Amino acid sequence: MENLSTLMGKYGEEGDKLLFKILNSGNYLEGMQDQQPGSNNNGNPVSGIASRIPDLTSFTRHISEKGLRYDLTVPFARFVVQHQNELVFPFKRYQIQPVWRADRPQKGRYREFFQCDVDVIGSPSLLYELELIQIIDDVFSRLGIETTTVFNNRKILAGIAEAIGAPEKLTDITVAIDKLDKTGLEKVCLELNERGLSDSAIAALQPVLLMEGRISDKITILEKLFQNSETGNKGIAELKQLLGLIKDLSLSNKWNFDVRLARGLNYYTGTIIEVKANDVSMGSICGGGRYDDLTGIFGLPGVSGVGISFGADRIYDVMNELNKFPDTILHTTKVLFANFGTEEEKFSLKLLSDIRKEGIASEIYPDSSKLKKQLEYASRKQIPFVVLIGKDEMENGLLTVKDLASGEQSRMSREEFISKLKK
RNA sequence: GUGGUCGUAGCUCAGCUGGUUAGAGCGUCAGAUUGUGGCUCUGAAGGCCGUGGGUUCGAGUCCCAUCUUCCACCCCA
Repeated sequence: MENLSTLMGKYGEEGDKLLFKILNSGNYLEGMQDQQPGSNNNGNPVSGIASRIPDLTSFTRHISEKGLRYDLTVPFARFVVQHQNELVFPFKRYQIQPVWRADRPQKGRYREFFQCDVDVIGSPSLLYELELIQIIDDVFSRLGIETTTVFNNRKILAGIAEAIGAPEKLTDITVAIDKLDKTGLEKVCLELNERGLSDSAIAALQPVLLMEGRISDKITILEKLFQNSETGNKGIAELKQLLGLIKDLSLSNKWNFDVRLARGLNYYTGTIIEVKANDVSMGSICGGGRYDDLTGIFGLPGVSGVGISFGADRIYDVMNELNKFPDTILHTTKVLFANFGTEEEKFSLKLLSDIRKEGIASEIYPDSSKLKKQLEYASRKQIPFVVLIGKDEMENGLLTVKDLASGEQSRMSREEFISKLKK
């Protein structure tokens, strides 16, 4: 949970709408009855409780001051500022926690989901971008998911807007060109027009929209475009440096540079990264980028950070779809002690505790149900051994051990059984 | 936020242009087998047909509202 003031305005226009707001505690409507009936933002009269409030925006602010975290990066920046005197910079941290978005759930989209964040704050060095890229590659290699990582740089996007004479239209341009592979060139140009971009600016944008092929070719086109754009050239320089570093890594997953990658979170200022799983229709399963001045908003200017976030739930969905979870994940218990009654239970519990001390996962059936039922339980849970201890076994001290895979049953001493399990 | 969609047994679903007692498979429970799982057979339990209203002699079925599910867009993990 965070103060809404911490969260608002950090995620773009859409982001604010997607924040879950929490109602204040206590009698937050106190004093409201004296308010005059009013109107909403459009000047239309409003009724009900809202009519007692001068305007709805201030009403919302009045009843809700806290919200659920939308991501882990912004609260992290807040944390870094609050603890700036105790931290050693560059400060690294990872964090795995749920975040919430007030969105309509659908495939691969949840109202509550876990993010796994890795961030380094306090250095502008591109070496950290490189390390994060290595982490991404390592994580997905180990999980057995084939991915494609796409990079871009916000400075390049800003440079494009600058170069075509519409620097204030940066967001509109990025949102539109992001749709290029979905809707096609014509519709994108139409949308740009609707968003108030001049015909000449759209014409100047054409080479970027039509960009294809090798990275070096793309860079050449951009360099030509950026002749008078300082920001754009800085972006190109960063990109080149990063690409130079990546080339020596020999990553096992695919990667590419794509000017169409936009990313809506508006705190990004440099490198932006997005990872998608190949052969699965799912949104991005990991994303991130560099934010030069996120801490500045909270009172610590001039500190650059870079971070990525893995979407745990989507990664789970992808692994499920691709059958990447090993079957052995279901094999938990090695030994089940059948339960024949109170006396036998006591006897078994001692043994159970001894076997657990040997590091062998084991359990006892919770009540003295029919043996048929207990064996069925073991069978369905794929427990390999069931130990049967009844009157006979208690008297002669030997255990009856049933091997569920073969169905064979034999008597052995406690020590024999343990060494059998440890093989 | 916009558009669409779904809701019937624990689960997956069938139920025709409204018509008597709402079905199947799986699962659960009991038995065949009183200390022996998987396979088989026999039987049983289990339903305010999402909720509220309406039309009708009669509603799981038609109409309205509402909630929920899932999907697409927007956007994103």
